[in-house]
Amino acid sequence: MSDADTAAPAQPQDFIREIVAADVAAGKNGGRVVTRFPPEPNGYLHIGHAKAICLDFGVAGEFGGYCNLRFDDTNPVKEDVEYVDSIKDDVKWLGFEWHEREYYASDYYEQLYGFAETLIRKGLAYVDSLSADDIREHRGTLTEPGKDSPYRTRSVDENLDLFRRMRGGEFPDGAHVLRAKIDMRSPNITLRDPVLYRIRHAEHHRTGNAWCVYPMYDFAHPLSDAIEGVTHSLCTLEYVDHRPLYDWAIEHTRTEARPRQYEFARLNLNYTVMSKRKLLQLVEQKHVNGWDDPRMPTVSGLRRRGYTPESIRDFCARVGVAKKENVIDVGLLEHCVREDLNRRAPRAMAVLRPLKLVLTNYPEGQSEEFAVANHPDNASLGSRRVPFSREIYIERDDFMEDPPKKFFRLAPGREVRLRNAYLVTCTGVIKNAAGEIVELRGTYDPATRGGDAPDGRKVKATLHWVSAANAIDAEIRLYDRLFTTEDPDGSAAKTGADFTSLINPQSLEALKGCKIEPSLANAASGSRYQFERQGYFCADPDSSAGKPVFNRTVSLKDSWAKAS
RNA sequence: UGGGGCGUGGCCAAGCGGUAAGGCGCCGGCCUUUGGAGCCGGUAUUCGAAGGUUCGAAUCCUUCCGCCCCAACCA
Repeated sequence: MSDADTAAPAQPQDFIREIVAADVAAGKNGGRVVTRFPPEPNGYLHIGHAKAICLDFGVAGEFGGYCNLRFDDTNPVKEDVEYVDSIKDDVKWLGFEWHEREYYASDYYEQLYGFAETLIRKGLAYVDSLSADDIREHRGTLTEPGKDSPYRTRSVDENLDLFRRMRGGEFPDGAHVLRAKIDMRSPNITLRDPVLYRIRHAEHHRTGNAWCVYPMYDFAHPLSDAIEGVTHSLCTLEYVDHRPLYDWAIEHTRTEARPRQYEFARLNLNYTVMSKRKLLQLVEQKHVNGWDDPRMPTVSGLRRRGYTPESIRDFCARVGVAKKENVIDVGLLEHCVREDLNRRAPRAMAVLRPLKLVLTNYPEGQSEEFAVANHPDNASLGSRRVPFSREIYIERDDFMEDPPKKFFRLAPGREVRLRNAYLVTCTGVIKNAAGEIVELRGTYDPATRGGDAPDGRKVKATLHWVSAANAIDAEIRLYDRLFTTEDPDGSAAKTGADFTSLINPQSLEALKGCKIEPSLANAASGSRYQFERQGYFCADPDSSAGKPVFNRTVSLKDSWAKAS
């Protein structure tokens, strides 16, 4: 086998990595690779950001470069330190390190301001005193060219004077704006004299009241990249039209650094929404319990739900990087956690909807313990003691009085296995006055201790169970997709309804009085388990001493549920 | 009726002129003290459409069709 054969990349190749590899091979930027992840601190990170993070940090890492964490904090009225803190937590949790490379566009305000004056001196920027409405009107439309502002021909001196006075706080919000002088008739609307600076008498979360003029994204972003020596500035497709402006800003202010912008398609997931505006609305209108509600597609929501950073990174790798608009099936995300947790999560038993089974031939007052492996395929996860006694809880769904042909579980007269315990046979069904099943009677076969029948007899089902005398009560929260429709954005737009009307009323079902095995009594918040035959669960921070709360991350695949 | 991006199986996605990778899903089978996991096999005569170039086209050319983005002093 040649070296090339063994050097298969763990990370799939994509057009971005191809470009970077070619640049490195050609010796561009001295072979250096610097990327950046540039969130605006105006909301929490979501799974779409995770894709960008994996790309930005991934590419940098693979080529021996750096990825800067840069907060694009140029709009003080929308931003907040709460968001910068959460963003840092989330990036770290996802497993990425920016070391000391934590930057803020606001750190560059002075330099950026200087670049703006440079532009003015070159006659490439001017102060416009049109109102916002008038600017919009002068901009033209998609099919009609724009018109020059009457202020477009102001002299350099007048522009400089006005701009300095803007900075000095002489004017109210909206009185003037600094604009690039490019081309009001450009077919690319982005180039119709874009606004570079606006007046905002607002307190900034980092610079306080030091400034009252703030740069726009199209000005701050390319120049921040240049200042930091970024080589490859990766962003999403909606910025393709902005690339000429990105290049323009750098060409006319800086010449040393020459970052290039490349665009890829953002991640979309079905059965959820991804826009920050909509996620904010869900939080503010209390449709969910905060940004980290386990139903949210936010990184913090997925974390609380029980997703692992590994599974999210794996998901991002599998989804790929391309330029085609895409809608990824949330089933792939679920597959990724299942695969990860199947390998790592210790097993335990929990009964979600308990039904008592009394083993009439098991001596009253007697009890015993079984040593049970914590993982069927990984002995290094150890084992634990699980108590057993005369009365146990089984899952209500695991019993049917009149079972259909393909139902293999417990039924009157039928023998099944209690996992790691005994073979038991149902001998009686006890109902209340309303005819509802309230309890089962059965017998166990003492010769089958551990769950094996010495005579080789087979049973068609194995049930999970919890000893009634030792069971701990728990709350278990089951989650379903947040929306009833695959494309809440599109469906809502079509009918004119608000997307919140499509929220799945069953997206959260909190089960109280679940019975869990005693080893789970003090599960640490954030610890993950597979509850056998049911799914993966994660202890929620709402847990308190003796009152555990679990979130279902994802159910196990269930071919019986699918068939029935 | 302007400019830009994109069209490969249900969802993603390789492919870069030599005769359709892979993953998810789905369908079978084996195995199983989780109807889980694991293992094995199947799942596009065809690449938005139509022409053209070529011995040969998903890949090149032409035209057409469809979807998405852009008219914030948001990012």
